[in-house]
Amino acid sequence: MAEIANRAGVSKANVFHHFKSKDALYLEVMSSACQGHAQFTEQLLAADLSSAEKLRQMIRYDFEDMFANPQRTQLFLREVFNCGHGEGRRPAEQVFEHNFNVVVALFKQGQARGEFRADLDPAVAAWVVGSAVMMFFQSRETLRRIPTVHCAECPEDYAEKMLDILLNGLISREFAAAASAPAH
Amino acid sequence: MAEIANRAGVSKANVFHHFKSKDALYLEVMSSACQGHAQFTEQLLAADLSSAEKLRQMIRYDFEDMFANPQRTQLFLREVFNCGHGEGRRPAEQVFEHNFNVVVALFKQGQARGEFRADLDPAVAAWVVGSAVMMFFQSRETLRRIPTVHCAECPEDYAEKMLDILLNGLISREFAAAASAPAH
DNA sequence: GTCTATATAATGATAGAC
DNA sequence: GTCTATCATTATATAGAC
Repeated sequence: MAEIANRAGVSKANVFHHFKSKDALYLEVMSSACQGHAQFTEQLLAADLSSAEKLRQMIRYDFEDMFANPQRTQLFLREVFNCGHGEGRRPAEQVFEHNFNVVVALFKQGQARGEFRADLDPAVAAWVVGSAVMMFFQSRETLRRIPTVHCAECPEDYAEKMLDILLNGLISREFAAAASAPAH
Repeated sequence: MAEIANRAGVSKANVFHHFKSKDALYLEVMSSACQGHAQFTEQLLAADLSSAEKLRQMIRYDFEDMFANPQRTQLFLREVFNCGHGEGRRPAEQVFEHNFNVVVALFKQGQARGEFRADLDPAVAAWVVGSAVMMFFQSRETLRRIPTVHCAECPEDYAEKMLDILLNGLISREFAAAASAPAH
């Protein structure tokens, strides 16, 4: 609270005048941090694009948004994933649930169009995509220090490669073809 | 420190007798939490299995290990991903880097054998797999509260579906075939 | 709304007896 | 090794004047 007051250029008592407790201030910050979060994805659902392209644009947008507001993003992720204080968690979880459901809808749409595999669980797909996006943000600093990793510097590069893996899989087509037709 | 002393059934002063400072205690806890972490993966590299099966076993082992030691895992993830205190971070990052490199090696091996796509970046592949595994642990509580998600209850179920997406991709084979041969 | 001054509690840590 | 007692510091919060 002392640091907040200092940076704001006011006295500590003044901060307590405007926010009755530390928790109240925190809740206010969380709520406001969750405001601008991603109406983009919804309009994407109605766009005239292939499902794969929609997914690509969604991921690109998420990366841009996250890196444009790193502090907000870190606060958000911490609150949602680290069992935050009962109060501040609610607004963050509402945003999370809403965004998650939009991604699930995107996958269902892709399945209905025959573009995505009919046999996959859309919730799992959304979860995996979300993981790859959010974990990149969360683990970038750590991976930056690992010498064998080069793509930590460039989110766009990572995004493309990651999307390629998710869309087309890890297994080589030739190998898969040979395995499914061993008599050949 | 007061709570630690209470739960241990000793006085606060006694805790300070055994660990000269709070930071020293924390570092000890982190180091010990990082001990048992995954020699399993290394022996997997030398096993006589397909690369996909190795990946499956690695993921299954990670899930078991994480859920068998939830507190250790949470501590570890927090330290690695949330810009922890300079000191406690080092042991966690060493474990992380080591494990990461083993997974990268697994992917390189799979590529050398022609089982995994030659054109994928093994570091990105390892990152995506790690994300899907660790994020499941971190976000399970949150996703549990989303009504549309069913697989949060069963890690094994999620692991299989997630692995299937990573190995075979999201795009339906028929659609991909049609797209690559539009004249057909 | 803003300040100074102050109350009250918790926290990290030490002193010294047993 | 363990305890009680204590200290210095910091944190959350309030009182009351301007």
